[in-house]
Amino acid sequence: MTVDELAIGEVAARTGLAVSAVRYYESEGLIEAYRTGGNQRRFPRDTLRRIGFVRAAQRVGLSLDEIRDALARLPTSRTPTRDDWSALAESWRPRIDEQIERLAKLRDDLDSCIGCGCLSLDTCALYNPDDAAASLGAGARYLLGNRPADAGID
Amino acid sequence: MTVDELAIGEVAARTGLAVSAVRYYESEGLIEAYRTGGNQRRFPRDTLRRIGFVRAAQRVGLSLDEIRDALARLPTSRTPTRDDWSALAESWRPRIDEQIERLAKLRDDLDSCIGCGCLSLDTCALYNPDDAAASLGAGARYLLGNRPADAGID
DNA sequence: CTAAGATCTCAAGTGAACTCGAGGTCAAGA
DNA sequence: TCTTGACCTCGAGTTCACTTGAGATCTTAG
Repeated sequence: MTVDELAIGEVAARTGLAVSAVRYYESEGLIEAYRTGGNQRRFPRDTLRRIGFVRAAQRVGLSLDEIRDALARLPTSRTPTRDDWSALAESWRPRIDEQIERLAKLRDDLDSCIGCGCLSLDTCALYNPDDAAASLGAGARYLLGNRPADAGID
Repeated sequence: MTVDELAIGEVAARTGLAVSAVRYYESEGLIEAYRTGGNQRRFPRDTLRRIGFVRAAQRVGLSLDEIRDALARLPTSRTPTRDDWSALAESWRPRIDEQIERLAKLRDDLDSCIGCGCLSLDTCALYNPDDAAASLGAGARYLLGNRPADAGID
């Protein structure tokens, strides 16, 4: 096995992912592999970078779907350059800012609630967030700010 | 039906929850109901406040398990006062601060990565977060910072 | 009294991001 | 050659926070 092809265990070891996760990423189209004669996966070296990007993007709060879309914008004709990756990552900026703002507002609301002792449910900003978002349908909803709206209470 | 007992639809309407969610909260021990002769749920008025607390706590990132534990610390002998609720909510402070810090660090890492054009994977702080956390076992893991650690990447 | 709407239970489904297990194959060192 | 460890597929399981549906019962306005 040359330095340019990595077996799945190696990819796993070097990225910190579980082997099962690497297979999952491949099945989701986030990375690609070719096969040996014995049907084993061999990953191009650039896979490590792609996975690194995926993990970083997840930290920003992107779903794998979104990440796949982002990766699809990389040039396919040539090997992506540093600048290509940077451009992608740069688009996260506003997203992070937004998340921080949301949390800061939450903290402010909390401060004023504690300070004034209100927690009165009808006026409390903490209990009645205005960053309304319609229901997201079935299933769990997780990331901060992705939760369904609370209506007025009491 | 007096003003002191609310049917499930009313609780749902006034909290913004779906009726199914109210049942779910009851099944999870977050709220309690007594039953009419016809086996229908009737909720004490204070349920609205409890649900308000639950929703607020969720916004801070607590799981329903954690919220149940928090609610269990409310006095049971007397009706919880404003101060009781405030004390609970105040414990969220550090949690929010921590989340903001984590995001701020992410943003800083991003800034320096873009600035220096590194994204070199072996040194990049963005791709190699140091806020390691061991695997969380099976199932989805969501909230920012609850993700499994990345190991060093190339 | 009756029809319509609210509510009941219980099991199963949802979505995301994976993991686990069984049963079998491949590759590399001794 | 043999054996051990890495790898394969495919289906099912996991977590969380719910929703959906079916089939039955309750409540209440008219």
